[in-house]
Amino acid sequence: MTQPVRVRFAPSPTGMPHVGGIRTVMFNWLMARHYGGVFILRIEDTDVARKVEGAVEYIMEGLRWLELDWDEGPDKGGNYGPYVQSQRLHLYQEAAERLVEQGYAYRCYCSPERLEVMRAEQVKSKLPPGYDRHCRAFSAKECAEQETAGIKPVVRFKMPLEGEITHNDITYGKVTFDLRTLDDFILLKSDGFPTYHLANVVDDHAMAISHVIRGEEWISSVPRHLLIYKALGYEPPEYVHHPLLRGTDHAKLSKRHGDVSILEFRDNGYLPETMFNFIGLIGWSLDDKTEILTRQQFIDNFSLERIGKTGAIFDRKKLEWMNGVYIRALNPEDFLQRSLPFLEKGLPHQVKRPLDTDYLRQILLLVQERAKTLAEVPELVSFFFVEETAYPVEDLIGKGMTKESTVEALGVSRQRIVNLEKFDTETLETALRPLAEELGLKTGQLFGALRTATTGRTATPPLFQTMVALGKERCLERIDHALAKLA
RNA sequence: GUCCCCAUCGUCUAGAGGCCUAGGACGACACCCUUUCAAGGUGUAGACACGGAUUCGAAUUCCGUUGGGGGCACCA
Repeated sequence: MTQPVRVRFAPSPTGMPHVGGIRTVMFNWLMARHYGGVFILRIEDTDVARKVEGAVEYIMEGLRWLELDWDEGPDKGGNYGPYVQSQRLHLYQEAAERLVEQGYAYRCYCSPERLEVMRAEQVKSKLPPGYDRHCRAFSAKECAEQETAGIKPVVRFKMPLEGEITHNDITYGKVTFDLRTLDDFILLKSDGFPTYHLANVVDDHAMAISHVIRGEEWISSVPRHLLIYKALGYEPPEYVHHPLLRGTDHAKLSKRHGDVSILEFRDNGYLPETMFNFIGLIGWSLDDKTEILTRQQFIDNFSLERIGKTGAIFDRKKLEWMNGVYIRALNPEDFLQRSLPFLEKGLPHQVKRPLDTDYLRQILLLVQERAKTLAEVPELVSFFFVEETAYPVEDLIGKGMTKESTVEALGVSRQRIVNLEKFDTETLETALRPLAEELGLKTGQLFGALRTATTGRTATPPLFQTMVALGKERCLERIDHALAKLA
């Protein structure tokens, strides 16, 4: 690497930060951190119509959540600012002006209506769509006429009529384009705002970007960008494209694929370390077996050359598994702290707030290894807080059991429990395990009935630990309730 | 339609001519552990899209076919 690494993420503030974009960020961020370079956040708000209020904040929030920190950006400043394109309009206008003067670009007065008609005809006669260069050869006089008619022109790039251009991509290798297939695209819109193509080139040069790492959807724009660089007399950066993230239908991942915003994953109880690990492993791998990597391992081992070239589907099942891995690895206190917001929100309203963290500390131990997301923690523990009496009676009567044998089992168990001096797992164990044999039941049958009676559920953490956490009184009450239910 | 890209188990991937009777992970299934659910353990099924060519030898190179994706806006 001869020049300092300076990379950027340049989103347009048109919505929520989604996982595809985050993956682009990760490649850029990792590149910067691996080489000790600079990671820049730049806002490309050149489309006034599509701009969404608050989008910049959401993007930043997503990046901060994943600890993908930037060294220069709108909120941070830096020596190459401002980092918001709408604040740099004069730069693009000057560049466009220069290109027109030097004959690399021209003003176009075609109306949107004319362009639409033109396109419709091209489609009808099965011609490749593209601007027909109507205004390309206008004389100064013709231009002046249009101007006096009050028409606001756009500036178009004067595409060479023939020749080819080759781009050497780090992930895709040599890609060659025939210039005859490219049209005179717009550099500057009639409202004075630049298009992506112009703004992107002007800023990447001005901000001394060394590597442009972006999605594959941009690869066919490379010749345009290269040509602008050439016309402007600038040296282009290294372009690196990565394959797209897809939905299960194999199409480019987008909003219609459901929860796709990184903030939604956060709200659905995924850990940031899971998302970092998981997204980092789509289209990039360390070796043939490592699945769980720390942030530092990603940084240490990152290399552009290991970016694959095939599109990848976002596999939610594997994500869920990985989140479980990270949840289990949390120390109990951390698990408590991270679960708390979900519990505050997800536990029934009748549960007293603020929540009793000491009690939580005790019961969370029982569910930590059972949770795949933090969002399911409230459901996992709710029976510790509310009496769940609505369960079906059949749940009390286990395999090979009858109503009578269940009533007996529960009745005798109740007796034994009442007489218990202490109420801990060992005591319960010694009191209840032998009881199964006495009653001629399998332990599973006895414990199953007790489980449903005390929790209202058929799947819970280990019975005795659960009962201890519930406390003797509540266990007895619930057994009584079950008995009443059976009567 | 046209240009560009891609092509290994259902999914994420390892593989850069012999190490491949193709490895790992998720998922699926079975069994073990076990009071249920998890977790854990063991195992099973499961892929080089197809056709040519190059080579002593091809998942790996080349060509074609097919399939998929992306671009072709006064959107990024």
